[in-house]
Amino acid sequence: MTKSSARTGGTLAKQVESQIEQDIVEGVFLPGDRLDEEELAARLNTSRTPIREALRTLASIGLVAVRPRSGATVSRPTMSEVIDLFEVVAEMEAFAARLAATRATDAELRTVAEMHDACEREAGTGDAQRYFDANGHFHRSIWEGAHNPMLVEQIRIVDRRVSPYRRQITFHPGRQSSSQTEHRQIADALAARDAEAAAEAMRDHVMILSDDALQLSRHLRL
Amino acid sequence: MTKSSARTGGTLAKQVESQIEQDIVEGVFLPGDRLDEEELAARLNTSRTPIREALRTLASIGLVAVRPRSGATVSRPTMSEVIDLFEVVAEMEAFAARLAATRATDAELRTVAEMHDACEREAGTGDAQRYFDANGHFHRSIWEGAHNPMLVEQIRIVDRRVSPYRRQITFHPGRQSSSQTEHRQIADALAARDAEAAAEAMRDHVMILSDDALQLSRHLRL
DNA sequence: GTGGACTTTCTTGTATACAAGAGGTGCGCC
DNA sequence: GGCGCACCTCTTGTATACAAGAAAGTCCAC
Repeated sequence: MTKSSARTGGTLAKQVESQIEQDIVEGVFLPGDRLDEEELAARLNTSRTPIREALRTLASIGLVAVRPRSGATVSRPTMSEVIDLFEVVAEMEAFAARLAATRATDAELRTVAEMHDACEREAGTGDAQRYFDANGHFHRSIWEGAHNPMLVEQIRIVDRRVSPYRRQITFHPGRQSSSQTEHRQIADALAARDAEAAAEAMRDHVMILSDDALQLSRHLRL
Repeated sequence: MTKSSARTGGTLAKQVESQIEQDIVEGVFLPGDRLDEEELAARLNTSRTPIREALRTLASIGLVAVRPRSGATVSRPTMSEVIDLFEVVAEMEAFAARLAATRATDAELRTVAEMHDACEREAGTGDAQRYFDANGHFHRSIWEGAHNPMLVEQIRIVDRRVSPYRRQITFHPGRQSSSQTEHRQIADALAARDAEAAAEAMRDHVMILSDDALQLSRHLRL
């Protein structure tokens, strides 16, 4: 395991899993890419065993597709499936926002506000990667405010699957500013502890993202 | 693989996975039970390799808990986690009901009605296992009506995790009749294609189930 | 030249061998 | 007699060897 950002803890299989997952979510591996076991084993300095366990695990959360005796690929959902996934994310995040509006501590709401400010700062710089990360932190701070770890776990699973598509749209110029308007509505509703408004704003935000991502995908023939 | 209801298709690992999953969901293995790799391998007539892959996969969807170098157990969520899981199921199923109210075909709604009738028939017989199954079919018919396979996939994941607790309450006398009242509200709202009422009724239904299951669990010192 | 079947190769699926940590047991010491 | 330490065993984690199916390339026939 000489690779760059390899986690050093736990079992090899877990490290491998984290590494591959990161590579998928961050767009190093693209949807449809073949994931050859021996190649990965060589690259990560291990045998096929931990690789296989990692691939199976990633398959079960939908990040990887394995066809028996035909190998694994980064899963490439159909456009219809991406639409469905965004719809699920939208609803779950809306639910998280609704819960956060009533359950989050004042300190947690302050954190949400801070994350929102951080987004605003990054939106100006034009550094898409940093904005993408700040955006992630904003959303996650809301999830945490929902005080439901199981919900967070489920959102993470679905969110990772649409991550490549979210990323794509974030890097599209012009999207950041409109995204910020929507973020503000969410942040304001949460600050006012208006559960329905927060849920509605969050759902709209994710659905708009979805529409844009799909339009872009269609345009790019992805 | 001489075991009774072993699926015969696909790879060994997949068959093993199905078998263990079934045993967990159906209550053959109880939360907290140790899952010894060699023991399972012997019982299912295979080597440890497919067993390990199956356990890892089941761990990633939360049915099994693996502590590094300490083995796997059927995951036993804390009471707080069970509450959270039920909350997630309630929201997702409510969403499914909302979608089904507008998207389901007339034929699909008829199927929902039929499943409801089947529940009513089974409710009288006192055969808890059959009622449990009929209840499952009723819910799944609604999921299908939502026309969102990704949502169904996610619901299944969470639903399986609370399955032992749902089962417990279903087998409790008296619960079936009140459950039927709630089912009727859901079915009626769907028949009327009233999205909000359907969502609300479904959410209430699952939350009542949750409360009862927890009260029972607490009572039984589970 | 093209279609199809065969063969060959390459990858995955499974079994087994080996390494290494966790947990229990027994002994000695206090 | 109780506590602690060391050892030993047993299970898991990893590597490798072997089996078997899938895919691609080739050769032959038409």
